[in-house]
Amino acid sequence: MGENEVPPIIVWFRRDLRLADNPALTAAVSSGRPVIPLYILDETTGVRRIGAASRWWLNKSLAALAASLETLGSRLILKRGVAAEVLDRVVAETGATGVHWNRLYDPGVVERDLALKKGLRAERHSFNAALLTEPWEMQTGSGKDYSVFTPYWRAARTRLDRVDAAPAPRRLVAPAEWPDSEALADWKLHPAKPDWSGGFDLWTPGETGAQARLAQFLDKGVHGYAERRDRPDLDGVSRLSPHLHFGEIGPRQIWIAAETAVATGEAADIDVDKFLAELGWREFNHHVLFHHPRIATENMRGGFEAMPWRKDVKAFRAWTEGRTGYPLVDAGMRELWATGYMHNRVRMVAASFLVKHLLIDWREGERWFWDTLVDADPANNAANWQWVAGSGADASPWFRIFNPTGQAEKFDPDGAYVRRWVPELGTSRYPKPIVDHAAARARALDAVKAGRL
DNA sequence: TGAAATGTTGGGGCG
DNA sequence: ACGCCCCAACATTTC
Repeated sequence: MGENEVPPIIVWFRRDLRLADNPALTAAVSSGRPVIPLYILDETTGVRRIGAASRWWLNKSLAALAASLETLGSRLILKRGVAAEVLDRVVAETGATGVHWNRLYDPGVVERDLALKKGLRAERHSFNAALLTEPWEMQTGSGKDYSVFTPYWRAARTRLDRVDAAPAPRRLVAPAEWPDSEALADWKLHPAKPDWSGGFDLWTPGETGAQARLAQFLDKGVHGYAERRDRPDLDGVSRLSPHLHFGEIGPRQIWIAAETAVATGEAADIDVDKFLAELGWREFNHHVLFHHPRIATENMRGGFEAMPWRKDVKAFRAWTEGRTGYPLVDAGMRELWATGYMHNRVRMVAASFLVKHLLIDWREGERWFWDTLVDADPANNAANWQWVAGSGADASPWFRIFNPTGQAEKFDPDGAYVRRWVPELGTSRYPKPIVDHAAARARALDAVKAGRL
């Protein structure tokens, strides 16, 4: 770096792979200084290794972000390694005097960022891009963190009468010299031998894809959402979850767009309220995980330690492969395998089946979802599994056991969803149920008595 | 963001 | 006309 050159600011992208509503980027750009966009693939101890489906997504999303940055006269620098060390090296190499990033809230990442903040030899600024309300901003009347969704969301909503989101910058000032970047292809995030991602082509990772998905949803999909959201046979949900996880779109942008749709009469109150409540569950999950980081791997309700979970490799395998003999469960698990996604209603049924019908520890299911979901998220995945298992704070009670057949009749009344994913249904090739529903239900209820929960 | 078991009610068939 | 029974349909309780 020459003597008269302005020192750049590093914008460290993490799960905020967007240019609009990105406070870390906006602040760096508005300083007028050169900006070095940086992404670090950090899979060191303490940070959970990204699952296979998410790697597929990340690969595309990084490519999209890099392309967008190039249209603004910039680049995306890619580095692998321990985040603190990589940042130190890039700071030293570029003479950067500042590092900006947007905060994350899951255990492992929180500790890493905290430690890294102390060591870094540049000014650092962190921002909120991921949440409407940060976990520490919300507390109950008695000054504690929330453990029940309804009062949490009621309180959170009242704080949100004014939500802002900055537009994408028009241009980024390039540094005098760019640091070296690794090649994205060398990270081998895309699956090979075999490439199982053929069914993933319904997705368009990246900020543009996320915006298109939101616009399409608010234009058509949200109409009737309150009813249609439970129907896996209809195109009734937003499918924004992977975009949200990677931060290709932020909750503030969704909030503003949804409220605007109501204000202009393009969407009904009841539908948008339901939709935003789903955003509320995401907020709530982050809130709970931040305040109780151990629930990523431990039962939130201690009594569940006594649960007599079964080790049943064959049954678990049948579940993962969609061979349980229960069409709705199998359809869901096959949809997941093929597309990296499963409809929310079906997730509840499939998860409930693993935990209650098969009596297999929710953590085994959580790990499978972590690997196979494109929207796998530390907060949502852990909290939702605990919700289904009944071990969470504001969870579904254990005795609430879905009847997979009844759920199919109710939410896939014509069988269209099930037939799409289980084409051999009705033939001799479709397996017999691996457990009898009534017997499995009785066993699950007994198990709780045994565990005295 | 259940399902099954159990309880209650009320209309209609029938002696 | 009346009581009795049956049994949906709905409501409540229990897991």
